[in-house]
Amino acid sequence: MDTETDDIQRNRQPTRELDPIDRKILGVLVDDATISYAELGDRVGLSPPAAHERVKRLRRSGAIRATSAIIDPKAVKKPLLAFVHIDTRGWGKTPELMAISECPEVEEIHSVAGDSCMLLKVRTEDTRALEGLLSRLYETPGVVSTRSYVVLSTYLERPVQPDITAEWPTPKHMATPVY
Amino acid sequence: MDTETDDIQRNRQPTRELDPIDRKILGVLVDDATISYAELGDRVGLSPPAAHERVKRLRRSGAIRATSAIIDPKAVKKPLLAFVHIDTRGWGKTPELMAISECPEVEEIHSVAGDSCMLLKVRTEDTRALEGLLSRLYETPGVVSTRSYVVLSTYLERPVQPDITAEWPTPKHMATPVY
DNA sequence: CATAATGACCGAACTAAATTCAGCATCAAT
DNA sequence: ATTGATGCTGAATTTAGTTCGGTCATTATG
Repeated sequence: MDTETDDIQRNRQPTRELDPIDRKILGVLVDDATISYAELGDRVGLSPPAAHERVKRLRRSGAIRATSAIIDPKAVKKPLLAFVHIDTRGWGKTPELMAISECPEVEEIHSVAGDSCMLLKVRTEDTRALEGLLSRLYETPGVVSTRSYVVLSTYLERPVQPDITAEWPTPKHMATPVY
Repeated sequence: MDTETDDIQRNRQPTRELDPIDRKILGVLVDDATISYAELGDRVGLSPPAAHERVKRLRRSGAIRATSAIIDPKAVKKPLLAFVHIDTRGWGKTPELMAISECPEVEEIHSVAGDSCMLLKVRTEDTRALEGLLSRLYETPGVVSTRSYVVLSTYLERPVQPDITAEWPTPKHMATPVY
């Protein structure tokens, strides 16, 4: 019987802290996940197997959720991007509303604090398709009103970055918070 | 001299229409770009080299912009997601404002129609870091005011999907548009 | 109508990368 | 000091990526 003895740590989620090399690896793979482990190892200062082991661990832990192709919206006939704010009667997150996740046009659904209940990011072929989506929203029980912000130009759009700004410049006039 | 004779079609951008197999390939690779070409070929009904050739073409044409690792925001200490609407004096897209793209917290910058000029998607460690980012925004010349929508829960968040909703159900009470 | 040219595909052969493994170094806990 | 666990390296092996010659279907051309 050759049962693995390290099953416990293989499936553990307890996201053990990422060290600087892990961050580097994430940074590289966010930019381009098609490179070889040899190349990756070179860039972060590890041998190919070591780099590979790190990446496997990052996948297992869930730090790397997926590796996916980033598609050009124009190439798939979706040049129109819009953010739709939805005001609902009662709590917004109903199964009826969630059903729109089936639409491949809908990329994000969030519930937000502020004067809106739900916030959608949608990408459509044209204004007609956006109208179609909005009409479907209005047919959904509980939807009171929507406000759409149609994107004119996108200046930056990128995946989650592994880096964090170390320190924010505190303006002089700003009081020091207790917490 | 062994100059390639098909340089013209090799570097052409003229995004020739995607056929159904291309769409299938995109769909598969958006879900998981780590599979082998053998596997990809199986799923779309092609041999490994044929699938590979398709993917290379999709990359060359720009339909596949990149292949990247999707990181879990929590794993990199960025549990707080917010959309920041910025009202500016004059035209919003100034070099000063664009400078915030350097912040790894900022994932998207759009100019939008509607009552806001610019729209940001930002992901920070906590409300403190968000405040730091906002304070930096207010230091930026031309920024008049901001409204932040802090995300409470994210129900859907995915990359650009290759599919398109074929037909939107037109409500009966809706007049038929001329265009 | 025949025929050349093109584009896309397949299978086989080859090259390169992924993956496994044994051995070693480091560190923490006993 | 000794044990155990972890993470690394370099070499060996397996698997996948890539190239290539040939075929077929489609379209343009004589």
